Amino acid sequence: MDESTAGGRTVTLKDLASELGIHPSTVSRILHSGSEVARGAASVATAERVRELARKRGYSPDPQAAGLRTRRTRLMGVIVPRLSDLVLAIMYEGIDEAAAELGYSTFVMNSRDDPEEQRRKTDTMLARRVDGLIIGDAHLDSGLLRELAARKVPFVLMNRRVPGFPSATCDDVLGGELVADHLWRKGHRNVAVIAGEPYASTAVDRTAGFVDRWRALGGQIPRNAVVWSRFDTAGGREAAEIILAHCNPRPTALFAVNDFAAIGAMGAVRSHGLSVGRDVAVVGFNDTSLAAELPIPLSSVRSPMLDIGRTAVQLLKGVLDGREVESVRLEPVLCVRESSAFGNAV
Amino acid sequence: MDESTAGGRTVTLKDLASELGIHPSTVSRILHSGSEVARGAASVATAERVRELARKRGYSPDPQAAGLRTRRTRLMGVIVPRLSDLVLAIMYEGIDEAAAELGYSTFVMNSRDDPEEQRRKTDTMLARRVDGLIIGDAHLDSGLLRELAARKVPFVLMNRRVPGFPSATCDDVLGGELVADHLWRKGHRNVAVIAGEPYASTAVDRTAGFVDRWRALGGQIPRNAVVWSRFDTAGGREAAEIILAHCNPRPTALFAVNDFAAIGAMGAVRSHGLSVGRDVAVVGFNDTSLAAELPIPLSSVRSPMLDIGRTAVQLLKGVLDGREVESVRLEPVLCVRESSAFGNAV
DNA sequence: GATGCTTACCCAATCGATTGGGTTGTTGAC
DNA sequence: GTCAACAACCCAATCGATTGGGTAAGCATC
Repeated sequence: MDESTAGGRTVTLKDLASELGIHPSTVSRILHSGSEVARGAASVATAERVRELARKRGYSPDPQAAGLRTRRTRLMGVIVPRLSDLVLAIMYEGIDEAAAELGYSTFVMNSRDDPEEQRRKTDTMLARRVDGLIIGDAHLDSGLLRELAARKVPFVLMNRRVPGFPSATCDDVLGGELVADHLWRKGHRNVAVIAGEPYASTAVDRTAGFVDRWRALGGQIPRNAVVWSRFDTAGGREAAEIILAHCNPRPTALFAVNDFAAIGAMGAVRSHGLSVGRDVAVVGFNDTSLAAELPIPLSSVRSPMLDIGRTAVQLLKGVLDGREVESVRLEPVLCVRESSAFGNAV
Repeated sequence: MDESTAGGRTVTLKDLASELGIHPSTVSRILHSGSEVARGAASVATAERVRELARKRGYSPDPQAAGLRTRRTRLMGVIVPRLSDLVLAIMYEGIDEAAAELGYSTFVMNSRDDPEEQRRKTDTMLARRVDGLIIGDAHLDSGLLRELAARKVPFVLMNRRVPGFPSATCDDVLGGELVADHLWRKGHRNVAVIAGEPYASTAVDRTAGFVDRWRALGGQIPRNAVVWSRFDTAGGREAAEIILAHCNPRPTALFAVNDFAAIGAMGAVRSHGLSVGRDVAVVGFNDTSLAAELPIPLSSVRSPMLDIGRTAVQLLKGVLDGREVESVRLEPVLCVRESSAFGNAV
């Protein structure tokens, strides 16, 4: 078995054809078309012989050649801020799986949320002739997306949404609301938000969901209790430092729109001599695998990251097939753990 | 600018050629070869006109077509256990950067450390006609590597090494030794190791480095104080539970060969009513961005993850260029933090 | 026995870039 | 004045798969 690469040379359609004494085009039709075209192109017996030989020789079509002719690469380009962000890495796993199921392969690139890099990476992807793009680093004020749309580049957004373009996201507004409900019910009245980057819909929506619901419940959130920050641990720590230093009265609960920022916030809380959970509740977002395993388990809004990735692929497939697609917003669930389990007397 | 995709059709060599009234092959030579071939192929004036027009039309060569002819795709395939492992994600960032600098693009796939998946993903990559592979999920007992070598597939290993194949890794033995020295000097005499997966050289080397040095220092490590585990947080917690439950006397220090396992271990320590740092020192490996930011900052061996990725690309480039390459082992540094900062009376 | 319809194929162009081998026309040396 | 050398190009095959248009044989129908 697997004589394909053993000898060295890869097997081509022509090899198979000449070995069977038939024309390459016939072989192509047999191997190519599900059965609609195959029927009519060759006899059942021939088809069987071809398939048999293809298997034996380990034939695998050259995607370069096929793509050259068909103008399709069966490649999806994926752009994310950074793959070392666990959230995006998991979404990418979903993409990878779903794409493979559809017979697509994927390219990923990191844009580091830098508009210039976004452009450059997009261009590289298009130069590679990807069939479409999954954009996981969309900025709310992005001009790039409009350009891509104008150039009729097929793409969908993932994780972050931008009005007017199809996207696969978590229902971030709802996620924020869940946290507001939870903290309110626990008796907290002074809260603060570590809000993330203002150009990301995830940050904006989660914050808005939280703040709007909080006010609807009758709570108040002073302006300086919402601090925009980076999404990483250091960013969360810095934001928490600011909050703990300047908010008066000191909040009894912090909502960070991202688990990593929440972990940073926990560090800040601790270095102020306060206890996470007891003195200050902390809630994160995404429920990454770390949250439950931290020394002090972190309450977090679980977002279906894997499904978001998978859904993005389905959406893009829809676009590629020329269908009209609708944005999908997947539902999050709040997981309460020790970091916000205790009540707070009003 | 950028009229390339505006109209819709992509520009080809032939377009440029006919617009200038010269032959496509001339255009190709001008645009293609650095200047050695270009000189002799066309006059300086023509070359300039061609380059000018190419820029104006936004010409970008079709990699499908070029690859079909040259049999090279300028694609590197990367296989990792999982990209949601922060360590691999960062190495991949290094790969991505270095590959881009060399004009290569990269495919990544997750094998989940499953031998069958490793095979499948490798095949998919080769079917895509990648020029070479960077393998980040090598198992010490892997037959796949020998097969690939026999089939003359160009590849290098990353992160994990296997004797006989070129690899870019951290000097994991040294890393383990650094930890042994550190804990010994702090006065610990009862220690345990959360050792990771026995099929990964990272786990084996770090553990061996630690244990051998420990014994060389005069210390003892009972057999049941080395617990093999998964690399993730839950795996680390489980291993620590076993150690805390069964080791007698209870160790005063834990060395986990991976930060995530260390975080899990910290959780286990805490749920046994013990204090990390005071009662039980914990040291991790890789110094991921989280380590320093944890509520109790984690001591960790910093491995040059980004450089490991970059080095892997350089090695693979060497192999692709037909050079003989030597494995590279990059030096780690120990970062001591609160989780192991306190001494322990003997 | 001419026509029409299948069945089971074959032919050749095509996708876009690359490359080994020409073919001109000009210049310089002797 | 001739020949060689060179500059500046052009030609055409090639990579491997795809696909619109054949065509020949066989059979049935009228």
